[in-house]
Amino acid sequence: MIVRHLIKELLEQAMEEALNRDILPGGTPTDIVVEHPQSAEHGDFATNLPLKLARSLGINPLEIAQRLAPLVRPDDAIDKVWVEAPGFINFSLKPSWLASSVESILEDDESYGNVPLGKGESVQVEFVSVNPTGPIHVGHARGAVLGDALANILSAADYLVTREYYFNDAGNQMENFYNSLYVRYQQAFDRQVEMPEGGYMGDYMMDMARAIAAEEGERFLNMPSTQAVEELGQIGLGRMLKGIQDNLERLRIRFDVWFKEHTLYEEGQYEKTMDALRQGNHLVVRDEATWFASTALGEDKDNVLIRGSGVPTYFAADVAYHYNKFVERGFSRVVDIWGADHQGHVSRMKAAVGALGVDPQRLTILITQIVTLKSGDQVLRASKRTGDFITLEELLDEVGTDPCRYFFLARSPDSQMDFDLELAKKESSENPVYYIQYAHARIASILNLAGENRIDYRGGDVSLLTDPAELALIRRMVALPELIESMAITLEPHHLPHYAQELATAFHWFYQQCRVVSSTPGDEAITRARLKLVKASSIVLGRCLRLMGMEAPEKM
RNA sequence: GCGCUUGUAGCUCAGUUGGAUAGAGCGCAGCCCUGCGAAGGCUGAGGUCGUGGGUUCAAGUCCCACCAAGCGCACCA
Repeated sequence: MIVRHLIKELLEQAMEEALNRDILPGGTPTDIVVEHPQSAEHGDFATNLPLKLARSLGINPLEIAQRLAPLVRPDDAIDKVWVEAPGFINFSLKPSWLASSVESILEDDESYGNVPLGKGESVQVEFVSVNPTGPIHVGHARGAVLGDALANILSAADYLVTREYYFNDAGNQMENFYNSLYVRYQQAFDRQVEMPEGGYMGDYMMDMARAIAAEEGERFLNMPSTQAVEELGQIGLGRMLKGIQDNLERLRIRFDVWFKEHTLYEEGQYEKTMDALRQGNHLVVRDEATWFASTALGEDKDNVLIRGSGVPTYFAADVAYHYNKFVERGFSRVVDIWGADHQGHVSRMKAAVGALGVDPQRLTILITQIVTLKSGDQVLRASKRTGDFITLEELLDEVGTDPCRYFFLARSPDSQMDFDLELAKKESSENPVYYIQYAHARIASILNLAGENRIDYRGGDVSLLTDPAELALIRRMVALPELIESMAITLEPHHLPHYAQELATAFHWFYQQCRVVSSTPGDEAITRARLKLVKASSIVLGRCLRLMGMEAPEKM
């Protein structure tokens, strides 16, 4: 059980008793908030309940606290309950309970930290979803890392998670891509043809065209251009997707579903969606186009779903896609992760989902803010069109997967971030990534030593763990389930890297203070107890690293 | 012009539902290994939390205005 919940329960019971025994008058019920005090002298947990009640009860908060505190019933986990001005009730954890939690961690092993929050509810996390018209760049990587970590956390919180990548294989930009590729292909055979207006000018297009030319020969030169564009396009699309998959694989990200826009039309989902909107009176025809009447739903303006030409817009496809997510596939919740350039689409997408009869609360759209790439003082602009960008691949070559994941993950997606390549490279030898992994390697090395010395610590007595450094380490470890729960609720994985760092600090401090494998006669018992603690640390730290998608090295 | 996001230490950033002395890493000044990995530990300096109002017993956190930065505001995706 999460200790915070336990304390909340104890307080609820105390309140009830206070009411029943007329120790406190009845008042307006307030939510009981249990928090972690900043300072250790205020205990492990604290509540401001008396301060909140003071007004409605008309009693001095300190007085309320003093009446309430004695009613908190004793518990194995709780050491002391005391009152402090101006009206806090503080709780400290019992050292013996902390020590015994080491056994629970060992017992839970890999599953330590899991919380029964989602109860098997199905959640789809859709992320990256870059159109396969160009390579993945740094900005996409941020959303990729966020989505993946979020999916890991939701799984740990007992949700049934599907990771999904959506890509538009229909539409203008793909046509443009196909045409650009055809031109580059012809140019590879020294034909004098011009790139189309607004074509994809990046070097990768030339590289790909040359590679296809080398593999497939000149057969596309000798067929009608529409056929050549079509066939060449499919080859190009396949190659782009492969490249994206390879890149993501290097970032250690795998998707359960690669969803193609195309299938929405083939399987009638698009038609069904439009019918549903029509039946709900959400469609209007104006200037030959069909609009989503979102103004009626409180939006700033209406949006075109079907152009005058009869061709559906990107928005129409996206609405159909969300119809597919909620209605066809029945996900109970959906999390979309979009880049900052899509932020203006959030409210209309939610409006559209609502118009389809789905509670918009079931859709969460997370926006990752822009990543500005810098090299020293120089700002590097990212633009797929001109081909002037830093790709994910280049980033991984420069800084490696783990630092890349850590840097993106440690920052709240709401704040735009500077990613200085120079700095990231320079810090590679001396940054939090290595600090945390170093702790893990240290742990492994201690456990190895114990193995070499043939120390069997299974019978170790954890009640011997009483040193402040030992208890501080355990305090950090028992906080993991609560953290996972809160991250799963707020959908904010960026707390995890910070927790991992605190945990590593606690371990390093313990290591400094307490000799684990001791050859001094008489130390056998404490050695065994501490080895249990070390093993538990390995479980918790390893869990954190895996949730972040980082390696948990035995050696460095 | 309207909307979304951001503004916290020299730099990069944390700061859950308002709480009791505002935190971390890097950088800077020092100290600690003839025993498990010094890629480590400890101590110190460094802050008008963009500005000004307001709500509250209590505001970095909530509300309003302003300033600054980024991103949106297409029958593009």
